[in-house]
Amino acid sequence: MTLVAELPLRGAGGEPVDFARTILSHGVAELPPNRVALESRSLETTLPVAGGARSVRVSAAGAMLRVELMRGRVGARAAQTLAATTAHMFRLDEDLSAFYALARDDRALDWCAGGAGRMLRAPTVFEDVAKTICTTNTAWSGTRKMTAALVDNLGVAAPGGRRAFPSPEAMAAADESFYRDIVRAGYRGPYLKQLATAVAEGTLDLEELNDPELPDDEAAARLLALPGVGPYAVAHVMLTSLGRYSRLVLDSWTRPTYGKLAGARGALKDATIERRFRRYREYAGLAFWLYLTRSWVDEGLPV
DNA sequence: CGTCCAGGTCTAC
DNA sequence: GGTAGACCTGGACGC
Repeated sequence: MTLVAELPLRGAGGEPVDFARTILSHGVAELPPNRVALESRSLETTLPVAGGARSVRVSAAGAMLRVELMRGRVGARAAQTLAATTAHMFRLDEDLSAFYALARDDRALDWCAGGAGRMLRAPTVFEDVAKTICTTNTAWSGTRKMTAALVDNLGVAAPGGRRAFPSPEAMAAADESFYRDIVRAGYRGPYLKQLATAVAEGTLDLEELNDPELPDDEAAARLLALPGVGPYAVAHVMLTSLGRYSRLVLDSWTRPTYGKLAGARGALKDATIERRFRRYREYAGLAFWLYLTRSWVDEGLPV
């Protein structure tokens, strides 16, 4: 395994980054082509490079984020691409120190300041939106099957045989029967194909949703206009992919999970839950998510 | 074997 | 603007 890059494991404000908490930051982070290996404390994934793809293992080595090539070779240019893509996925350009300043005053979330809250994102917004559509109105096993089928059948193969997430062009070129019979996406099939087609044709630019100049409300409106994307999916993409943390992800998992953790007797209204996180302002959705997922990573894991 | 529903969304009132 | 019903799929249940 050859070393591709080592990147400082720090946020843009110098704040710490908890590696394990980042690779397990949300469910979509562990969908193909990603593989989370918590026992070896690493994330394996397959990323596109010019003219192909490469599989890499990402791990924490002291204060650095280590990116290693699993198979094959890379030139300097592809190595640079892999390093940049990894840094993007780990959101190393993000400054979470303002959120940590708020969390330190909250006994329920003061633990976050140790480096939690960095949501692992896909190399593209397109990939995160497509995967999020695959989470709607289905069990998690269904989400896994749909995304695995997309990757296995349409993704570019890397040395070693693993595949990257398919390009919009590849997904646009697949016909309806592929989504129906191979992906088993059901009524989501047309949504996925329409999304991919619009991106491939250039009539839709999802990547510009990362533009910090674009207001949250505008990003939300554009997402909501996409086929198969409703209020849940908007909040989910904004939280996990766009670094826009104001909206709470309210769905059939988060609602009851919050109720249990908060010791509520019956079902709580969404507005009630939202009110309880209002003090976090633009970080309300992130605070809510971290409150729910605190138990996802054992706190005693060795560094 | 029928019903329900899972990290919802869309359409039609 | 708010709310029923339909909607693919495939496990988990109850009968």
